[in-house]
Amino acid sequence: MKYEQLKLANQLCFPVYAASRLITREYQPLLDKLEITYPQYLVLMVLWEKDGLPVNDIAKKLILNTNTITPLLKRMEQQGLISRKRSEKDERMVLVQLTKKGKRLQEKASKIPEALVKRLSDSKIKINDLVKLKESLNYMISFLSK
Amino acid sequence: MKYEQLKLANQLCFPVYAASRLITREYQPLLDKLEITYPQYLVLMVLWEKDGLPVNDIAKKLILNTNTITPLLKRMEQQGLISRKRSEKDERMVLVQLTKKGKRLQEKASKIPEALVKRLSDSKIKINDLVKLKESLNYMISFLSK
DNA sequence: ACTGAATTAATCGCCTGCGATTTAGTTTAA
DNA sequence: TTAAACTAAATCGCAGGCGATTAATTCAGT
Repeated sequence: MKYEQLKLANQLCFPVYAASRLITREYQPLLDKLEITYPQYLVLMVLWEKDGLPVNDIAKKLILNTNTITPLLKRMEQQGLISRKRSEKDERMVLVQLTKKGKRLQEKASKIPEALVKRLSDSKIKINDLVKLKESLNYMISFLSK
Repeated sequence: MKYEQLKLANQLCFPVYAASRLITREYQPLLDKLEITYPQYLVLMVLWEKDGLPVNDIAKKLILNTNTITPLLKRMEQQGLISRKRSEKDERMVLVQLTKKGKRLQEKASKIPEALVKRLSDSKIKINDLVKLKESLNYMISFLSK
């Protein structure tokens, strides 16, 4: 194994870790207006796409464990964004539904990605590089999440 | 979908967030043997490179706030990995030093990047793509961390 | 029909991660 | 020289994130 490749692991893993936190920081002021956090925003995005999903489906889409997602959903329920109820067909499952408030947030949220893209494009990273970045990460994710 | 842009921005942001967590999960079993966590490993890496740094320098290198790093360092002190003492030149600063135990871990840790790279190369992502990924992320980080 | 395996959420305990604030020490400028 | 501005670290409170375990329900094979 070449030394260069060894360095690469650290040079790659830390940037992913740092970039993740920095991106969340960029989202925060925008999400503050909706009084939600980034993980909560992700849950809403999943539900805006397809409402009424069981906890497990949401967890899988976000690659989170139930011990993260359960309290997260409880907080969202507390804020009146979603409702949770046991499935009648299979009582093991808890189905998550958007409330009116949760649905209404979608319109406000629709302006967030635009602001984010504008901010990132100020960085002069080429769109093409962002697309490649995305592809590489998704490839890595599909491998690591098995 | 009515709000198509809600999907688009997250095609990039979510993968970074997910990849970060998946990478940490990959590290975990390796770090467990050293009885440290990923953020603790990062602190050690900084100190192995240059020992005796003030808290702030470590925080800046890792792009973390003092309210994250202070308790993290306290836990590491508790485990006997580092020592903390006030600088005599400037009593505002706390200098962080590796203990013998902290220094000794470096050798064991040296095998970690190798294992990670091996794992990542199993994913058949080309080394060249990883290099590009790294470069894009670093560019983004340098922009966002200003 | 019955039992053991599998599935789904929830719970517990711990470690980040961060906004907001506080405390202590140092610098600066009137 | 001394009060205000600045800097470094710590503190507080809350929201993730996850390993390990538990409780409830369903499934599958006999």
